[in-house]
Amino acid sequence: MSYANEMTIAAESPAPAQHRPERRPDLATNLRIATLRLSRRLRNESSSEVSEAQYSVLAAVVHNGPLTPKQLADRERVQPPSMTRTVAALEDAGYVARTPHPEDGRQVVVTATDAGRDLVKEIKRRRNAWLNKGLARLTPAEREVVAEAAVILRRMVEE
Amino acid sequence: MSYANEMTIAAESPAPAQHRPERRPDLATNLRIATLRLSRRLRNESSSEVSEAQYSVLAAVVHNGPLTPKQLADRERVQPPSMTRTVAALEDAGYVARTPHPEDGRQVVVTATDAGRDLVKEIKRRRNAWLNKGLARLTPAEREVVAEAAVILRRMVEE
DNA sequence: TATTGTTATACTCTATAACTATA
DNA sequence: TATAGTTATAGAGTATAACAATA
Repeated sequence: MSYANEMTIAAESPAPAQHRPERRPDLATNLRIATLRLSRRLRNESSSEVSEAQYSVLAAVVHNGPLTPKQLADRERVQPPSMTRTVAALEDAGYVARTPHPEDGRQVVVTATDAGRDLVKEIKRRRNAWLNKGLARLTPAEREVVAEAAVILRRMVEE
Repeated sequence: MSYANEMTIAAESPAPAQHRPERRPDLATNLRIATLRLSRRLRNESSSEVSEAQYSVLAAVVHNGPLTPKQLADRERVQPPSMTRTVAALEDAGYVARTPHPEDGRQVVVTATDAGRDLVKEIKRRRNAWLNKGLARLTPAEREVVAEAAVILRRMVEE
């Protein structure tokens, strides 16, 4: 997928001088375009052993400890049958293990295996490496601006 | 500056104090997390009449004028049969029109309809509005940092 | 022959509905 | 009855292979 052309038409072309005090396309437009492009590249060009849906679930289990399919479905905002399938795929691949819940016989506990933890680490390494290639082309001052913004944005989207 | 640091799992959580001089997770890690979360929210919470794949194709046609399915497939990095399907869905919905190429009988020209142009405009408006809700909670200084970073990042991922 | 586009078919991820087991 | 999870089935989006039309 390409999100190469998401800006408003006015913002897109250097534009017929409007009666606006700003020459720079507005913040939301720039941020929207930069974010969607960057995420697409991150997903596509740091390709991996598992799909994005599977990676997201695996990373949740690795970072937040054992979780039940119900908790994972809520967190990922998918329906339970979708999570059954995703967890089954991760289990088949050896990245998670499913065990009975110790107290509630209805529930299942999904735990990351060593292979699962290693894979998450490796995918993050790959993605950061890809990002760093682009960041290396910026000036130190630009990198500092981006670094500060990344902290602000990460806080802004915190769940 | 944290640019050169390697990301670790510890960098992701508040983390057991390590023997590291930096407290802030490195730039690539923050940027990766902020970008992936923000893009997921943008897609999910600014939902629309068309899928993301369809929107991307429609926006390309709206912004870059009539394009052939081949050009669209290359741009979106999908195979021709996938583009046939996406264009057919957009045509059925009335957002694009398919006409014969004036010079090359093998080709087809995909043009946006008025409804297609309106939809792109509306979806962009919705997404910017959603983003602005989050941005409104930042301080003016933070917004300025994010604004500068958005320009830098947009240039960094330019294709 | 090479290129553009389509049709046929299959796989993945998502969903809803219906079912089982347990609380 | 309510909850957790699964199975059955279907729709969208992707792919490869094979085909038709045109250059």
